[in-house]
Amino acid sequence: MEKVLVRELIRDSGSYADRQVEVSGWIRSNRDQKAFGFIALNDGTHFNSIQVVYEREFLPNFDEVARLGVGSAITVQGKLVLTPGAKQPFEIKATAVILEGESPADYPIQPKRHTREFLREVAHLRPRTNLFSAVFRVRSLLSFAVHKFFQEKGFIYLHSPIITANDAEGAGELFRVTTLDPGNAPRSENGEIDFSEDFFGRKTNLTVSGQLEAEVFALAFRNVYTFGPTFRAENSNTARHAAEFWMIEPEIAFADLNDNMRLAEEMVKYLIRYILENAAVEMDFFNSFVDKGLRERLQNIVASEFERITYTEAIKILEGSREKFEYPVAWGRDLQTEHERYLTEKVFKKPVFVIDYPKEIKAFYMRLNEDEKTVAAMDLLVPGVGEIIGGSQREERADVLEKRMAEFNINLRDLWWYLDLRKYGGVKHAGFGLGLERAIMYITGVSNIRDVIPFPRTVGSCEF
RNA sequence: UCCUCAGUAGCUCAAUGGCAGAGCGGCCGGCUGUUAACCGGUAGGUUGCAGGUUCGAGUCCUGCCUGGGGAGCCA
Repeated sequence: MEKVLVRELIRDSGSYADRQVEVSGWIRSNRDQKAFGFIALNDGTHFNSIQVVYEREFLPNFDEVARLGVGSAITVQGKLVLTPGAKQPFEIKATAVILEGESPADYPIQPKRHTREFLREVAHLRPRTNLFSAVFRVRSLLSFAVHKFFQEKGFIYLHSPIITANDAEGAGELFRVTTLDPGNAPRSENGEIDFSEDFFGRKTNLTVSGQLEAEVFALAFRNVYTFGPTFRAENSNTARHAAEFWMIEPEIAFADLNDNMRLAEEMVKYLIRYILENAAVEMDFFNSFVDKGLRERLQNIVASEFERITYTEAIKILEGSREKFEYPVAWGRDLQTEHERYLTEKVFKKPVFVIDYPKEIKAFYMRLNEDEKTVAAMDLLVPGVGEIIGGSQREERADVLEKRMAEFNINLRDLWWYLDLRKYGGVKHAGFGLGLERAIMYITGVSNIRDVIPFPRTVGSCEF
């Protein structure tokens, strides 16, 4: 008998019609009557489950099968029958049902609505629910689409290091990496822990960004991207932050901020289009049960020209609006979430690049503009979420960069290799960072980052 | 870290300071085509933890724990 995946049956049910097949999977629901019953079977290869019909007349173990609970694993042999007019397009009339692994009555996932909070507590079982089946399918597809986009453009994929000694970027609190015994660490004369005795002979931490290393590769391969895990030890408990998350960081050489924005806009549209086309069933689910306006909003983004305004223009718009903001608007202050959302949702009603921020509120590596007050930074704001991408043209002039590092109290010696990039064949270059989880949240409408990461790591929580 | 809300059966939730309840799920039974099936019956509780007020606390007070939402910071 032919072993088949549910995905193949759903995509090509016509050619399987009236044939004997064998499928294996987990029971989503089981309803029995006196002489027959129905099982919704999901084998993980497709978002949808298929219906298995079993009849007392043909199954010697009918009573045993009728008692099988949700979550049980079974193998079904039987004939695929098309059922036009019924709720499901086809079903399998079972001639044999073999129990692979039982699931007792205390199985926590029931065929009913559970809260997200409860499902997080059973993160090892939640992939078997509709919502998380859809989320993690999209996460997988989106990851592939990221590679597809950049590889088609000839970008080199760089594995930036996960353990690093960089702590100069100021992107957030660091996770220390050490093999020293915390209770008995070697100490120097002044009583501080002596990291020269540590595994790497110096202080090291988990990376907060692969950007600096990406710049190294951009100045060798021209166009590169990183795509990997990053870590922030911030004590922030929100629906949008995790201690471990994935970032996509392209870096392009012989390119300025405009090239950077063009790349970001093209990438965002590509990723959304890819998911709309390749995860249509999952997107139907999100559009129906998670966020009713989702598909329309995404389609609008794909079709729209992203707006581009300067920070200074943004401040003028905000100052001229009659909206009451909780936080004051003034040139030199960073834009708050409420300001960003007002700009993208109320004023422009589409994605907006805000560029040329005051140098004081942005990172040291961003290129100083001619006015010497602003830097060539860009944030992409989108309706519904706010900031989704942050990037900049990098400072390629060694003297300006050194001056900026001094202003930020960054030790030149720690980043000697970063400065070398400006000394030897330095060219203008730019890049940006996109949080994978933020992108998944935006595309699926799922509003908590803990629900788009398989096993989320947040403050005080590292189960599984 | 700050503000705020919540914690009662396996799950989702009720219960005016006065007998601890329902739906779903489980179990038992019924039903000849179900779709989160339906109908009948049944079991299931240290009300997050520790104190306090009261004749009496799920309910009021204090502290702690856990979780949600918001803010800051950011991706």
